[in-house]
Amino acid sequence: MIRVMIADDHQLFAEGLSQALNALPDTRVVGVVDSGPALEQALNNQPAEVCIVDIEMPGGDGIETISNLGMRTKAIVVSMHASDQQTERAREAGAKGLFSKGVPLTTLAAAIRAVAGGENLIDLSPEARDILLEANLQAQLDPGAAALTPREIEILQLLAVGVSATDELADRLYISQKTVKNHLASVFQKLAVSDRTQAAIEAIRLGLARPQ
Amino acid sequence: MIRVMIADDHQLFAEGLSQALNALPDTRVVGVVDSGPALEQALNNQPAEVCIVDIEMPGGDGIETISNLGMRTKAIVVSMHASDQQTERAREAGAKGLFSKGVPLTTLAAAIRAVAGGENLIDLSPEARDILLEANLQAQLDPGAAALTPREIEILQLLAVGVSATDELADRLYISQKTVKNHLASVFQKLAVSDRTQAAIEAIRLGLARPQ
DNA sequence: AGACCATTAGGCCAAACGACCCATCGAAAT
DNA sequence: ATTTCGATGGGTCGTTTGGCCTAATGGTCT
Repeated sequence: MIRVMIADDHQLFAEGLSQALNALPDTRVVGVVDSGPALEQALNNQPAEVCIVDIEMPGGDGIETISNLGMRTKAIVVSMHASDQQTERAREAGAKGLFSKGVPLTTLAAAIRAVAGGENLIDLSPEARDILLEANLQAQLDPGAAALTPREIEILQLLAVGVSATDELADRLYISQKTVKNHLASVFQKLAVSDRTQAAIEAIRLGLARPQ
Repeated sequence: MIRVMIADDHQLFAEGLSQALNALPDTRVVGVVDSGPALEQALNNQPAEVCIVDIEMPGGDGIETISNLGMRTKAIVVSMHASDQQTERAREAGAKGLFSKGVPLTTLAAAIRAVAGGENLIDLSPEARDILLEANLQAQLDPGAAALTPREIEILQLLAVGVSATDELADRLYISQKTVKNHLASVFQKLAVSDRTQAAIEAIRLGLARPQ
């Protein structure tokens, strides 16, 4: 789970991005602030691996804030209109990446994973950067979730959309109720939960529920 | 449920806003496009009560698109830096509201509700507008959810974060297990579900789970 | 004052659930 | 070839759950 802090004075953008990142299974937004100083303060109270910083913010832009972050938190700069000058300034301040707000969410998410993994995107050629991002498109699921078998994932997907009764699950999967209970038992163990309600919640959190 | 279409060439913003609005219980984003013409086309295939249009988009700005919408769909304009000139142009084109991207999500959500309800925010004085928005801050919950009592909502909130066992719920709420089961029974009836797993899923969908 | 409702709590009971055993089959890995 | 593992199924047992009914209390609204 990558902890992310967002600094952007456009609340609509910040809150929306926060929601979107929280919907991913491997990122969690731990704070949203609207200025550079507020970001520094927030990071003192609540550590985060990566912060997303708008380059254009009132009261001193984000660049000097990034310079002050040091090693604690990697910074990815987002900008309304990315330019070469901005990239240069961001690089000097120590930012690990710079993206226009016009990129898809998947790209930013990939960048967050890459940067959290120690990569520095800002020094790469566009081609090398794109290859690296491509490799990080897939969310890194929790260890527990990764160990789930295909059949167990099927059961979780049904659970997460409200198919909770044993007999219904058995009907949907064309297996006996006993087999459903066996699968559920091993799901409970792998996810460290104790009943199907908690399993359903975990499934939703892991992004296993396909949106209706 | 208010169907919303988003037109904005900044994908990060559009996707984030989409997620955020979908997380609200009474709005549903039915389409995201990145240009004015694409918006007109999308609305032909998929009706929506309200559309959110960025005023600054490449390939002809959003203003003329709004003029073409007619009565079908109410438009709310969002802008990076709201100005009086932009407001005037948006009004002439028939937009029902204009907001800076710096406003909180709750404000935009309130505006969507007001506009969907037939209000025209753009002709109002700032004071009158704020009063109207204030009145629309609360999401209009589903009929079933609206009838939930405070105690029932408390139970649902706990359910949605994984407190699913009767004895745990009783401990957390300082009531007997019997009372917990009574509350659950009436929750099941009001939400038209049959067990706590489905109730938890519904609670999450209704936005009753406070994010941790 | 009376009506209504949220909150609390109890009893009863059938059904469902979860925990703990075990067994078979086939595919994949070694 | 042997092992491993996923998927399938079975049995048993104690616990939990959900349905249904009743009832006391305290607040609010009319």
